[in-house]
Amino acid sequence: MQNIINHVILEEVGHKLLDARTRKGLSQRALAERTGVPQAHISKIEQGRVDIRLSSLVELARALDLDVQLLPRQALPAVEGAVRAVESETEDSAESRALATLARQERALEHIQTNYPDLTAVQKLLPTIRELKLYPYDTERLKALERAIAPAEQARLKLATAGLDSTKLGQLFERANRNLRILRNAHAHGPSTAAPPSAVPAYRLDDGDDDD
Amino acid sequence: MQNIINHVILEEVGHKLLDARTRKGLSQRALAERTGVPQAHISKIEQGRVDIRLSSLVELARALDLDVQLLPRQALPAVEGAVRAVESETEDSAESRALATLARQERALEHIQTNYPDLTAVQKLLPTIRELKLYPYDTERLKALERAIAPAEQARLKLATAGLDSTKLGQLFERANRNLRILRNAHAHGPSTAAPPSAVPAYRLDDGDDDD
DNA sequence: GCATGTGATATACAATACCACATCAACTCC
DNA sequence: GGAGTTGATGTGGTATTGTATATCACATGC
Repeated sequence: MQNIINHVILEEVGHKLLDARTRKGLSQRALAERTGVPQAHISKIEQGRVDIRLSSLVELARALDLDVQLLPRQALPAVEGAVRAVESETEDSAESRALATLARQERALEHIQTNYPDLTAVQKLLPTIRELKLYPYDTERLKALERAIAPAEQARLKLATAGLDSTKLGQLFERANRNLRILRNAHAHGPSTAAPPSAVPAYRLDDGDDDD
Repeated sequence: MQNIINHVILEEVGHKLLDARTRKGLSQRALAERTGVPQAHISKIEQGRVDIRLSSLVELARALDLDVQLLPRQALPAVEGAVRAVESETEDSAESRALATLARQERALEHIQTNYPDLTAVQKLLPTIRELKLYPYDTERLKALERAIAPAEQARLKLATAGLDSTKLGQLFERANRNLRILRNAHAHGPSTAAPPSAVPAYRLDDGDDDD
């Protein structure tokens, strides 16, 4: 933490972690639960205010599907190319990934519907999901979809491990439904103008009107 | 440092640093001088006994021509491939790299010869260097050459920055000469059996006979 | 209005990295 | 045998992380 160079590096790492976390639709507290690292500390790390220890970095990285690597400087350009290639490769299959996400969620919802028959949120969300399977997806729209569907994904994942009370469940699905209807309207209105996502937490996405 | 997984990672990182250091023919004290990290601490780091901080890791990595990267897990196989590709690419040019190293050393020795005319070590080393330029080099032999010539490289680099007394200089060149003559004999005897280097410090390389 | 979730921030305390310095055994070279 | 190098280890002290906990401002939902 002494010199400036390190400070820059720490900020860079913090920003990468922040980016990866928001991409997964996790709050600092949610990540704290998974990793055991206190939320307050995550805040400091993401701001680059602490000279993080390797074990903490690895722990956070693992939870965010990242990996810490020690690579020869000589290979850095090639490595960057490889990373870009993988990312663009997934870009090519944005369509299939979007459909996979939607199908996964659909299955989960159908399963939940049998266990919680009186959950109206599921009955409202399912048609939205099915309609969204009909639209095309590029990278931007895939990102928007992932952000919008994040609450439902959270519910799905939490349901797989720990229990979750039905009211909480309903809230998450309702939020996802609101988000997804905005997306659907965007699909219907301007086929080429996907709403810019602009990294914001999930709870901020639902500030729109719904001309159903 | 709490759990076992981290301990494994720390050991892995330590081993990588150790490997990179020995490849460059540096002692822990030499690396300590360059980085400002105490030798005792480097020892602990290489053994994986400390949960190193990111700034320390970056500092050591920089001195060893390494770089710390935070990469998506998804891209890891491609990254490994890229690193291997770069390394094998340099493998293709092992010949030219070996010749470049030898030529660099030859120029330095000629320059030193004018400044220190009574340094017999240089007069003995120069012919060996020139003879070694006549042999073919693959990756293994390049590595062996780099290890063997390390003392002379150290002398060359130190001479460029700080001064170095001539006796010290002579010792380094003598050691390099001994190492290189072993190499030359290996070239002459078995054209395809390069002696396995097996990461050992430079001062351990010269345990052979010299049928000059 | 009130409860809840978000991230940022502050404090006290325990754990430990890190530093400076010294020492040590093993080894090589003279 | 003696000198020098290398890496490992120890001790004392300092600096900082990391933990636990609480709080704040803001936005959202009921």
